[in-house]
Amino acid sequence: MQLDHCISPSMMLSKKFLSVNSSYPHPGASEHALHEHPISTSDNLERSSPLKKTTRGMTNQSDPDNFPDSKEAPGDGQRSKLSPVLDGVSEIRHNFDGSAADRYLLPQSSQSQSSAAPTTMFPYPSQHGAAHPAFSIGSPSRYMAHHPVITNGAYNSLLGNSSPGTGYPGTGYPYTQQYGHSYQGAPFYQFSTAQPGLVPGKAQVYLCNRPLWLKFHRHQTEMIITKQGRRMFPFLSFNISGLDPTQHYNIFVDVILADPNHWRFQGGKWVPCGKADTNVQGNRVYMHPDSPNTGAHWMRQEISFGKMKLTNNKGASNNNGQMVVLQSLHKYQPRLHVVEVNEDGTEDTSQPGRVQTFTFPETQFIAVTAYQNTDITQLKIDHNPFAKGFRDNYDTIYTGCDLDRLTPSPNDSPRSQIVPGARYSMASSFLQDQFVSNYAKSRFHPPGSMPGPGTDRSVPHTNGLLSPQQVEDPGAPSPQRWFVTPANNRLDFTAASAYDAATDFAGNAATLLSYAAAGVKALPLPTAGCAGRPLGYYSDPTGWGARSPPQYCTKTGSVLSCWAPGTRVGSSNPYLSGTDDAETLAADRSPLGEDTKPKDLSDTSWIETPPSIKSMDSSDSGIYEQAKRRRLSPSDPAVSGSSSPLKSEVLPSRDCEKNCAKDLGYYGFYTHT
DNA sequence: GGAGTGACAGGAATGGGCGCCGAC
DNA sequence: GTCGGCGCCCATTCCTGTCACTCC
Repeated sequence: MQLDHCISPSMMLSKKFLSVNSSYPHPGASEHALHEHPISTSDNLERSSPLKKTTRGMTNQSDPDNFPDSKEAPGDGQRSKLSPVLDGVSEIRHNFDGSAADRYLLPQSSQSQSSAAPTTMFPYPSQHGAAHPAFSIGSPSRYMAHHPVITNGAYNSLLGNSSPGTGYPGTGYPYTQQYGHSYQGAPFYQFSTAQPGLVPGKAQVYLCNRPLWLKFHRHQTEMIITKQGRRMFPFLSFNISGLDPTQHYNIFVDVILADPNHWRFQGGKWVPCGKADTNVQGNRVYMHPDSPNTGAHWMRQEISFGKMKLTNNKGASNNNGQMVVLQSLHKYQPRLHVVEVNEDGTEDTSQPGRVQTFTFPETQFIAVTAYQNTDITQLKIDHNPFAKGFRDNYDTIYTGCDLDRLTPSPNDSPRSQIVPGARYSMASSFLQDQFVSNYAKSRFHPPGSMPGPGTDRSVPHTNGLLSPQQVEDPGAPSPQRWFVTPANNRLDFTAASAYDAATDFAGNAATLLSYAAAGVKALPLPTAGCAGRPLGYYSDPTGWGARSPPQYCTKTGSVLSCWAPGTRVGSSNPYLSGTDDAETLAADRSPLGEDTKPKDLSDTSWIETPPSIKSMDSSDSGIYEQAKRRRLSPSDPAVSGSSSPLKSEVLPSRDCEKNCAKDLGYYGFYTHT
């Protein structure tokens, strides 16, 4: 979805056009919306994952992967790049439903605001909104008040409202969500379209590792905050389009309170417990280290915030630009801001609509000093490469018993319930998923059909990330085989919405890609960037300026249909076909035409390959490594079991390709073809 | 009792030092 | 013989979750 309208600050301030319902997603409504969509409630992993796990309160499971970022952390100096002139500047605040919009295009007729909105909808359009009070603050935190939403300000007047139905005070918490499910939907659209005089926005933003975020979001994402600062995981990573390639922009993230509550983890769930402390001092803004930079720069690669750190040290903001000061047990909502600036980095307030804000509901999280939900802990361990040391032994732990176990068995030893690692006996499989989505095979292949234990498992996941040359010649050495290549990223939108089956893989791919961009500074290719839209980049060597057209989606009832100009509208869409059979999906998607075949990216004009690109091999080098730490009791069948079903779930190269295609297919949803 | 803190161990990335090899 | 490229080794640094302890 695109930015629909632009509202003058005065108008936004005076009209409080954000209705209660619009700015305050009704929990029930959002819940419904989420459940209505296969993504949120019918995750294949949760339904069929063989993983066993016990938690204090939840028993969901998930799986993809991610990796850290590479951008240099911004220093205070970078912050200083921002001129303190945004106050009063017309801003475009783009609200959007990240959960839905990225999956289907709401028919114009179905949206009250659609009458004024462009029909073109992108996964993550910018939000239309009033100026944030944050933007009236001087550098480095002039963009953000300590509690922008709660504190008084123009923004609050727009977003704030008292909604009896929401249960939240009228201070305005537009991002309030029920953890684990629910997204704001209509409110944002209404917000952006109901106002006359709004002008179309410019930018579209994609949350690159959204599947991973969703996985965490289902359990209510928790982010550790420490005195010295802790990186986010998943970290924020975006792809942006629609910017003026020659114009300069500052891009930064701020973190605001998502609701007015203080939260506590009780009985296995997060429950509100008192009021949030709104009087917290400290930096809430993280300026992307590349800021300011041209639109071309921002659009050509993934914009990662992997080095952003969260801390509860209120003094950290004074000397560390990487730090975002938060309070434990408070729920926060990160937001992405795109601010048009002059070439020298100063902002020009003479023109309206130079600030765009993007919010992704699934990135909401609760700050904690220690993980509360073991599901979150396990997800972190499973997906964060830095936590590799906490992953369990894939080969020895996994057992057939666990394979079919979706929920903790009464026979689970207390130990296994206490020790997170014991709950996920297939941690290593996640590692595989991280790179090749092997998990798909484990779920869709009958045990008997799986390759034998002796199969070389390295082939599949390697292939899944082969460079173009390697795709042709797997034997060819490549220090960059880590990268997801155009071939892998090629997308068939007709199957792109196979979220239920693909979300895991997509998450892996997205994570992988995100890490590529994060861990490898200036990842050379969009391939390595957000998997959300690689195809368009690759297919067109002319660069961002000739980006492929966006994908369009429509939703009829519960059926999602996505396509891109020039591509087939598919019957292979799992939603359309009503199947989540991975094989079918893969088969449907496998005959990707030459038109989607990647070209040699080395020629693309937008590619800037830094010499320091590191191989990501290291990331997958431990896929099958033996865990050194065990958390299973000796009596655990997982330990005694000699044969692991998963162990033999080796993906042949062919299968891998299918799965990869599947992953990519999902991401294709975000991409332009 | 719950939240916060710091030490700890494990994995991985990074960079410097060193040796080997081939070209000039 | 010199130089540059390359690969390997190792120390350092960073990041992670865990755990014991302290604080309120």
